[in-house]
Amino acid sequence: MLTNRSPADELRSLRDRIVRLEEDKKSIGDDIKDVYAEAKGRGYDVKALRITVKRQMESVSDKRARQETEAIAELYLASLGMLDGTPLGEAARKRAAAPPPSEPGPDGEPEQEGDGTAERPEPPEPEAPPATIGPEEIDAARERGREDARSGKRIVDNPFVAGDPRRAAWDEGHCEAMGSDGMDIPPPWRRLPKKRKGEEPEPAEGGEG
Amino acid sequence: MLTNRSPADELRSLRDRIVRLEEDKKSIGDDIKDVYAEAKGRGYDVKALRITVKRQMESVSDKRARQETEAIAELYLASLGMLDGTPLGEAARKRAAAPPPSEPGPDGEPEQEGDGTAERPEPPEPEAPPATIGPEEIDAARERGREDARSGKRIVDNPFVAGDPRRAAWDEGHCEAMGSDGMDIPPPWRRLPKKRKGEEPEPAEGGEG
Amino acid sequence: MLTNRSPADELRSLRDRIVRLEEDKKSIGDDIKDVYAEAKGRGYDVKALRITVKRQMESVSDKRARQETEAIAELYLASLGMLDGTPLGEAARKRAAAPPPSEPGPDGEPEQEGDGTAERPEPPEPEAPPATIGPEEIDAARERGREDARSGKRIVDNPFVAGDPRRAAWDEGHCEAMGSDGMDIPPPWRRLPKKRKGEEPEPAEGGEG
Amino acid sequence: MLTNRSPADELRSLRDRIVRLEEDKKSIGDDIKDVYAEAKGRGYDVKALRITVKRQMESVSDKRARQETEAIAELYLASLGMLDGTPLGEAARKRAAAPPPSEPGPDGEPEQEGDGTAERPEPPEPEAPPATIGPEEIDAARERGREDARSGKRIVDNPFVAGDPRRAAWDEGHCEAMGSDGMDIPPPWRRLPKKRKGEEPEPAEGGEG
DNA sequence: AATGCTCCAGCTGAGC
DNA sequence: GCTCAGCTGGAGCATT
Repeated sequence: MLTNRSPADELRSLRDRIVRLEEDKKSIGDDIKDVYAEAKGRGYDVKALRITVKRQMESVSDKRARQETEAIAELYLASLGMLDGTPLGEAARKRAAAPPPSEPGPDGEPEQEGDGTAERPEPPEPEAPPATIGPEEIDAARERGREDARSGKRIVDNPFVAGDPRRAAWDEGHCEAMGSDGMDIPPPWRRLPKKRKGEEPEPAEGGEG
Repeated sequence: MLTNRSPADELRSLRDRIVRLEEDKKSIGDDIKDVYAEAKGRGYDVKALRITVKRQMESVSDKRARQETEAIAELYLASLGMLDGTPLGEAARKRAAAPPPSEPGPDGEPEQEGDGTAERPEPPEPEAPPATIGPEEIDAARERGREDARSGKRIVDNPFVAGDPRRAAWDEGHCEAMGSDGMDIPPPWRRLPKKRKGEEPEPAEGGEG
Repeated sequence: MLTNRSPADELRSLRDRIVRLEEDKKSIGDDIKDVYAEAKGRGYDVKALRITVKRQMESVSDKRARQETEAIAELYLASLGMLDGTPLGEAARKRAAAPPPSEPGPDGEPEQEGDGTAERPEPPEPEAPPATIGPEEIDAARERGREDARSGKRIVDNPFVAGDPRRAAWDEGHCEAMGSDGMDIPPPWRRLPKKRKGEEPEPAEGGEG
Repeated sequence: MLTNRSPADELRSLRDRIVRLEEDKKSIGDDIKDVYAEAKGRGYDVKALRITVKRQMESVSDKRARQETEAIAELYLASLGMLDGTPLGEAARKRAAAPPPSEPGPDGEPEQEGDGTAERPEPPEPEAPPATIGPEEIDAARERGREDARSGKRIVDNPFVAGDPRRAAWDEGHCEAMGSDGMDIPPPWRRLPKKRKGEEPEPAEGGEG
């Protein structure tokens, strides 16, 4: 009889199957370690490489959840004045400009940044930078962000271009004002209810020509 | 005699001291959990709140290390075409434009983005967006990034403004070309040797007041 | 108005409360580390000390669950011939001798080892050890354990005294036979369904004074 | 040229190799999970099964280290009165009876319990249990352990047989006295300096067949 | 509400 | 001696 005929045999079989699998797993783990060591030896930053691996292995729902969390965290950091000179990313900026997307995109036409550009009746006319930018200009930009927020200007219309250190300060001011306007928490600060999970990892590699 | 007179007593004392401390620690852990639960109940995103807490508790060296890793990871992601529409942050852009900063700024004049702006003889004259931006325009922007990189244009001179979806694609093309130029790994892709550690956490809260 | 009047203020307050608590928690963690370091410096084994701390902090239900798991693990190890010369502990021996206790003791009269002693009509008359005990004697003891199990002898009646290396071998033989008797898993090999939890940690220190 | 000719290609290759390996590793992890689930479905205790797997995968040095830690922990627990009715195991008993073994056994004749039995001029003549064993008898046994320790009796000569609840109490008294004798920590309470490591996992399965 | 999984930090051991 | 990587244990999160 081929099946395990007694619990003692069965237990031994279970143990041995697991032990074998664990050995295989450990072997692969060692291989991974080797690849990282090789990368390190060639001058790559292992920590950054790990990030690319993790991103590559994300499912689409994982990616969406991560991006949403990052966007909210940026809004929180901005309102707390903790941006450290890094302006809001586009995802956070768009989230702040509108209520959180009700759904990932009803008809498969989600997140088209082109819309935002198209809607603007006229480009915000970026500011010409002054001769020098010091702490006073930074603070002025933050204050101006507060005022612009109160006057209804949207956060996507930050007047300072990428690369201008005042851009982050204006964002901070705007987000702070956004969180101070009313008694209730702004909708972009809330997480969307839930997402289904279990999707398979990224099928295709995005952007590879 | 007041001191522990025997190993048995001493052992009991050690055990009890640790048990007491562990109980205190657990109590505080429960308090923390309560605060997060309260935050969640009020509608905040707990994961994002955790990020603000972690940032606030970072020491300056922690922050520097994190920012460096993030910058390198963005360069890697860009060269792999994994930016997902998010352009390079300023830190990554500046890192890519120049060899990694030799030191945190020898004379207290670090990281002044104004320099970059001042050096530019003329602003890159941002592109006027076409009527619609579709996949073809994105691919064209990526290809243009490659060409611009080969023609010596620096990555800080991305011609597309923040908010334009072609901005990320141009970055990807530029970074891909940067990694394809020579046989050797580009200096911005390498981690700086080391940093001293053990500094105290952020003393003052940035940007408040 | 004393309450947080805006989400921005509230968010800052939440962050700061958590940061403060985290700092306290870290401080206590450092104290604990110091005590362990002190213990190590005085010659104690830190790992063993950790075990005493963990035991001391167990709730009664934790302890019961741990002891049950350990007992079952010993039975598994015995049936697999992995005892390494360590005989079954009393808990495992009693578990193997009877179906798992239906309940922790309905009328507060649990786990009385005296019963076992009282039931035995006559003590098992410990074996006089031979002049030398070698591998043959060990194997003989294991085989005898198998036979004794098949002839209905209970595992609490191991004929070899504590300290005799054949004691573990007899246990192994007995457990192996117990697991080979029928097609079904022996009741002592199963975990009890469930236990209520949430009880407070050990109130009094057992056996002191 | 077949080798990676540019850092960008090389980086992509490294990432993909790791991703592939991680997928394999995850797949095996899922298989392991399945086996445990199967075991659980058949009535086995998963936690106990995990212990058998871990034991099976231990190298000999791992096993030695674990046994030493367990022995020391038992001595600590005994001296603190935390044995909970479980007498010392043989390893702890032998460790307490003699200074820690200077080496794993110089001539390949280590740890032979038979020696201990052979050395004893006369067996300790196990105690005949009284009619009933209650808390008073337990306390008396503990006190007797203290006295026996002070009168030079060794811990391997516990007068109570396995299965007698007074056996653990006597051990506790003896260990407590051992830790109270002098100002210095008893040698069995100390961990041995170090062991060489890197040995391969258990080559053969002990006791099978 | 309880359980199982995943992630993360803290600790341990090696290596320059 | 200090740094660093591996790892174990615990905590958080999602799920049923």
